[in-house]
Amino acid sequence: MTAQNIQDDLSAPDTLDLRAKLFRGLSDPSRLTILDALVSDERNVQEIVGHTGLGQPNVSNHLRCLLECGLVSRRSKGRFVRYRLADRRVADLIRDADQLLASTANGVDACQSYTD
Amino acid sequence: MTAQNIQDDLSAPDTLDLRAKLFRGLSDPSRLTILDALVSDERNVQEIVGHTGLGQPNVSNHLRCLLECGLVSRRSKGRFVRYRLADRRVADLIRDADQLLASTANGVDACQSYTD
DNA sequence: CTAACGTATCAGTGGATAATGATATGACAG
DNA sequence: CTGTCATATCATTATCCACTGATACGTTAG
Repeated sequence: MTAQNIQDDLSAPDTLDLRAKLFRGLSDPSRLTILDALVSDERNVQEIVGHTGLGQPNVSNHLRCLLECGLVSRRSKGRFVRYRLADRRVADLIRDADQLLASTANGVDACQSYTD
Repeated sequence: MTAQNIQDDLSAPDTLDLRAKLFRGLSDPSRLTILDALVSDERNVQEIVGHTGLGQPNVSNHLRCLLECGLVSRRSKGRFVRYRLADRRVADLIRDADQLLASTANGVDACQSYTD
């Protein structure tokens, strides 16, 4: 096992699984729509529902996932619960992805592996 | 429609689906293992199989997805087919994710939404 | 030409999950 | 206290996808 073997660092099950989970959180159009709604403003669930056109239980479920994963944070305000991005880097990561897409969008679009 | 409203740019259905697809390509531990194997070197399928412990058809299938999505490129060399990352930014994106994980790993790890 | 090897494709299977409708929990108004 | 509203949870369903084994394709060696 030489140091140049990448597996030493990167193939540790924990790291790989964490990365997969993070990307998975970002791999759903519904969740990306929700995150987009939160990039500019803090919003409550109803606003997100109206903004995205998704069902309320569906939005709540996605928000729970995003909250558990630390991608969004929330605070109660009366009967409302207001959500916002937990970290600037969440938006940064999405923006970096967009930059990559600017080069490879053709390929990604043509990819037949996922029906989304 | 003010310029500061990010949704103007980002919520276009096409953009959302592309982003979801890109992240989806990165959301699988097997594909992340394959990409890790390709960060340092160009490798053929057998080497990747040996490196990852995945089955050969499984690797080929993932490579097809990654190739279609423009995340890896390939060139034939005799009977072998050598794969490499298509763009430096693929590795960059993964590294950015790791930086975010350094802050939110606890949350991601605790996220119960995905059983991976 | 034929055998051996590397890679890609195909069909089948099991497990995971996104969406929905119904319902529970919790907070405020009157 | 009671009704109403905002949010969260539950159970169900339908779909999707990662993996496996068998096999096809293509190339090189002898």
